[in-house]
Amino acid sequence: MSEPNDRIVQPLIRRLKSTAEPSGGVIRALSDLPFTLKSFEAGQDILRDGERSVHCAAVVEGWLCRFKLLPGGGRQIIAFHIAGDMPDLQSLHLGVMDHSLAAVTPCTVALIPHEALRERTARMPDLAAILWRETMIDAALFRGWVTAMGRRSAYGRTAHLFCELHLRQRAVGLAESRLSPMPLRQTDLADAMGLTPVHITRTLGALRKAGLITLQNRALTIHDWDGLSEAAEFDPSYLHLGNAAG
Amino acid sequence: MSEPNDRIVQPLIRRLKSTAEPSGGVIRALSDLPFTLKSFEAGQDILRDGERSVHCAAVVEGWLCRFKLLPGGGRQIIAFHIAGDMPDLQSLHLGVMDHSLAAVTPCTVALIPHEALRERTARMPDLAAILWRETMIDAALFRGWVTAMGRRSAYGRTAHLFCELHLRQRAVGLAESRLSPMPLRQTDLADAMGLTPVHITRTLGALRKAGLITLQNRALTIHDWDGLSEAAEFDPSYLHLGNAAG
DNA sequence: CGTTTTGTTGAAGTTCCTCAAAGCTTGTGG
DNA sequence: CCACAAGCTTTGAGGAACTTCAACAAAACG
Repeated sequence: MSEPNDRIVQPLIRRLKSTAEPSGGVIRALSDLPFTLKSFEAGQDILRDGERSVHCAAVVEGWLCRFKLLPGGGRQIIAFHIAGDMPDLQSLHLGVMDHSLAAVTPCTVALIPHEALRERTARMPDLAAILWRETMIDAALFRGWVTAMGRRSAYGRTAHLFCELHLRQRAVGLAESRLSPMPLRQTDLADAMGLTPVHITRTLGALRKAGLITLQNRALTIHDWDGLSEAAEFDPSYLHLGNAAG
Repeated sequence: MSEPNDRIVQPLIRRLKSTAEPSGGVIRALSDLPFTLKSFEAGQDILRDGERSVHCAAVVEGWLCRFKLLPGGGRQIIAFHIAGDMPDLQSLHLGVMDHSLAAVTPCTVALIPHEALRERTARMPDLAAILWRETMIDAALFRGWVTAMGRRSAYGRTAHLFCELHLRQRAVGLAESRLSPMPLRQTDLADAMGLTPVHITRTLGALRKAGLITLQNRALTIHDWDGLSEAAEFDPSYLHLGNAAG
């Protein structure tokens, strides 16, 4: 169990264990998957809208985001991804990318050939089911974001994002109970929340003044989890984590 | 090929053919799926947030929507569904609903037991792949909605919704070239777009004045498709249709 | 240590919301 | 077929939330 690959595969396995109960066979199949490692610098594009991909990425380290660019120049970030996530798993069944994938921080990903995934999932329905489920959770997060964008104020929406990112990191052991990494620029937050950077500044100020959080040194400190989730009207069930305790 | 079941299964098969190329075996497997028919009145809840489902619905006739309710009383519609769609296919791998499903118009759905779907998809990787793909397209629509909510004005956002619903209906033969059913109340539109009904009235007025559309008698007439998709900054590729012509 | 990027603040403008009233449809019972 | 009720849509006026522009402050980087 501690081959050289371990450092690479462990985050993915932790992630799957946080939302489901992968059997020994599934874990073995995952560990045996071929991959090539690749690193990216902060800001670098990994996969662009319109491209066809021949592998799926599993995040080993760092943060990634997915986004869409509008003709008018707008950018909408639709998801953030951390170690253990597979940000473009959908490309296994959707030939063409309908959005882009980029590095938020310096990051390392394992690229797993579609061919290998297709072959294994065809032979192992259990493996297919757990990866399918993973893509469904991805979709569940989008539903949460649609709701946040449509029916929450800047204040509640931002609180909601922090709740989500904190719990997701906790679930895979990347955050402490009230402190989590948050290496996002205010322009990233703005593009994720459908706001302007200026308004993000003001909103973060309001959240700080309310005694809920502070955001500094690329880390989020949560001073009042209950207050934060109340402000966010946060219900963690959409994350589909086994144990969604704060 | 024209058994009594045909009326029920045809919409689903048309839908799958509009986005992929199901083999004869897959089509046969779909036609052999057990189901029970159920009808609902407009406004009726079909499946509620938090419930566990033991079947998946395939829409035979009518319109459905999925939505989330907020503690504060807000409602966010996250998707509309028409004949051929499987609005809760995700429940196959996500035990608990993270949103609700309701009838927008009087409608009929075929309820297919999870058990049957699980057994067939485990035996037929092709079937699994095509249904998996279907759930990925569902997710792609959510990405489109996140982007619309975050980075488009009320005007562009509403135009975008009409583009999407028109193309989706055309793809399965439910709309003519410039005319499609649109049985939505302004409160439905408002809850879908994250706006108020009052502002929907004004936005529809603006779209009408611009000569792009008219919405009456529960039908949408598109007077200027190019103008509408320009206003929407619409790019149909996210629908992942085989042929995305307007 | 200067340069570039990122974050903060203020003032003015726009978009969308709220409240409130009136007009229009749709459906129902007489 | 009409009368009435209920629900849906429209319109106006005033207000709140968020944006834009612009200047400045503070980090981060080489």
